Amino acid sequence: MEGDARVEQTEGARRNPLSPGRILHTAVALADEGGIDSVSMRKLAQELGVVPMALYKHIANKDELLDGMIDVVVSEIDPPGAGLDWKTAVRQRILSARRALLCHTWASRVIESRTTPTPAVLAYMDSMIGMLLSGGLSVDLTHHVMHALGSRILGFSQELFTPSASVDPREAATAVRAMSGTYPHLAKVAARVDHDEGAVVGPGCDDQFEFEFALDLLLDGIEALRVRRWSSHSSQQAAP
Amino acid sequence: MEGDARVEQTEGARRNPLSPGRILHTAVALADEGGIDSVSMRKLAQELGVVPMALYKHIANKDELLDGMIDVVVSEIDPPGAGLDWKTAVRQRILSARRALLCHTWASRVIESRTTPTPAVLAYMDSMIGMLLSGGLSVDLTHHVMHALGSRILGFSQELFTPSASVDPREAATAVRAMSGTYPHLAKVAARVDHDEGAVVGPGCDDQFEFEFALDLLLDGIEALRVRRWSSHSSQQAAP
DNA sequence: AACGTTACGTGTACGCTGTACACCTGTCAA
DNA sequence: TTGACAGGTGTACAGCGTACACGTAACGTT
Repeated sequence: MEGDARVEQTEGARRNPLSPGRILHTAVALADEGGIDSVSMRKLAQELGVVPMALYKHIANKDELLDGMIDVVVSEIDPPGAGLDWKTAVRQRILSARRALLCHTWASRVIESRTTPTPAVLAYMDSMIGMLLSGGLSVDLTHHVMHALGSRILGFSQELFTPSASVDPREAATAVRAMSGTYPHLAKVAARVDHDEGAVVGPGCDDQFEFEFALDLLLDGIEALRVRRWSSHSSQQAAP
Repeated sequence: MEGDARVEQTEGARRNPLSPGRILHTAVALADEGGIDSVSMRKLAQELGVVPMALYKHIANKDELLDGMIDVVVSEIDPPGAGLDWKTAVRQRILSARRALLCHTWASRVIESRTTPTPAVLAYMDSMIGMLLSGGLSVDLTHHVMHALGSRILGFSQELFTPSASVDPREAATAVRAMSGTYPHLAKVAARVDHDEGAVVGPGCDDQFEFEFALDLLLDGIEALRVRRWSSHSSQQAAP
C-alpha cells in the first residue's frame, strides 16, 4: 500500500518534474488569484504537490522566486511597434506595460520592493531608451526622460544609475563596458552620466535634478492646460 | 533582590510610561537607523524596555503602527507657503514632501504598501487640492492633476477615489458629505467625480484616462524639449 | 552488469514573525 | 476598605524562510 503510494507519487513526479519554469508559472498563478501574500514557499510547494524544500533545488531563495515572477510579467509586454514616430511608439509600449501590470495586480508592488532590476526589466528599459534615441532625443535628454517616466513605465523609481555598490569610477566604467553588449542603449546613457557628472558632483546622477525635471514638466503642462481652460469633456486627448 | 528589580522597573515605567506617541517616535527612529525590516513588535518593545505584548495596550496591531509612522513623517511636511502663485506654491510643497520622505527612506515603500490612506495623508492631499483650486484650476482639471502628480507627491497611486468598498452610490454620497467637514476640497473633487462619471461609466474614475492624461502631459512636454534641442547643461530649469 | 556520481525530492529543526489569551499588579473612585 | 480598571507580563500558537542531513532514482563509465 505504502509502496503503491510511493510509486504513484514517483510517477507523478516523473510525469511532471519540477523546473524553474513550472515553479514560476505556478507562483504567478497563485499570486494572481490570491494576492502576493498567498505566495509562500509552503503554499507554492503544496500547489505543486511537493515538499517546501524541494523548491530550493531549482531556485536559490524567495527573492529569486520574486525576481523570476517579475520577469514572467515583463515578458508579457508587447515588443515595440515599427514604423511609428517615437511618441506614438513609446506611448503604445508604456500602455502595453501598464496592461501587463494590471493583469497581475501584485506585480507593481513586487517590482517596487525589489532593490536591483531583473534582466528582463533591464532589457525593457534598454529597448525603451533605444526608441527615444532613435526618435531624435539626445542622450542627455533621454537620460532625464527615463527618470521622468520612471514612475509611469514600471514601478522602478530613481537610483537606477546609482547602484551605490561600486563607488570606484573605474569599476563603474568596466561595468558599463560589460553591459554594452547586452544593453547597448542603456550603456550609452549610463556612460554619459558617468562622464558628465563624474567630474562635477561624483558618481551617479543628481536625483534632485531628475525629480524637479519631471515635476516641472508636469507643472508646466498643467499651467498650459489651465490657461487654455482645458476640460476633460471637451478634449480628444489630454494635450493638443 | 527580585523585589528591588521589580520596583526599579516599575519606577522606570512610571517615569517613562508607554504611549502611542512614544511608541511611534521610537519606531520611526528604529526604522531610520536600521531600515523598516528592523521594526518588529519584538525589537520595538525591546527598544522601549518592555515586553512585546505591552505595545498592544496602546496600538491595535502592526498595521496601525505603520499608519502611525506614516503620519509622523507626513507631519514633517512644511505647510503651504503664502502669497505665491499656485505653481510655485505647489512646487515648494511637493519638494518639501520629498525632503521628508528622503529623510525616512523607508517611508515611501510603507506608504505605497498601505491600502487606505491615513488621515494625515488625506489632509495633505486636501490641502494640495485647495492650492490647485485657489490657483484657478477647475475642479475637473484639479482632479486629473492630482492623479497625474500622484506618483510624484507621495507614494499613493490611483484608486484614491475608487475605494471599491462602497459600491452603492448613495453610500458613497454619504461618505463624501461626511468627509466635506474634515477634507472640504477633497470632498469637492470626489463629489464631482461621482457626479460626472457616475452617469457614464459607473462609480469611481476612469483610471485608464488618468494614466494617459499624465503620460501625455509628460510626452508632450518631452517632445517640446526635443524640438527645442533642450539640454540639461544650458537650462536654468527643465522648462522655460 | 556493477559501480560511483549526480540530481532531486523528503523530513526535521531553528529562529523569526504577529498576536490571542490568561494573568498579575499598582492606582484611583466610591 | 473595596472593587474596577489601566497597563505591563508570560505563555503559546500558527505561519514564515531556509539550513542541514538523508534517502533514492537515473545515468555514464568501466
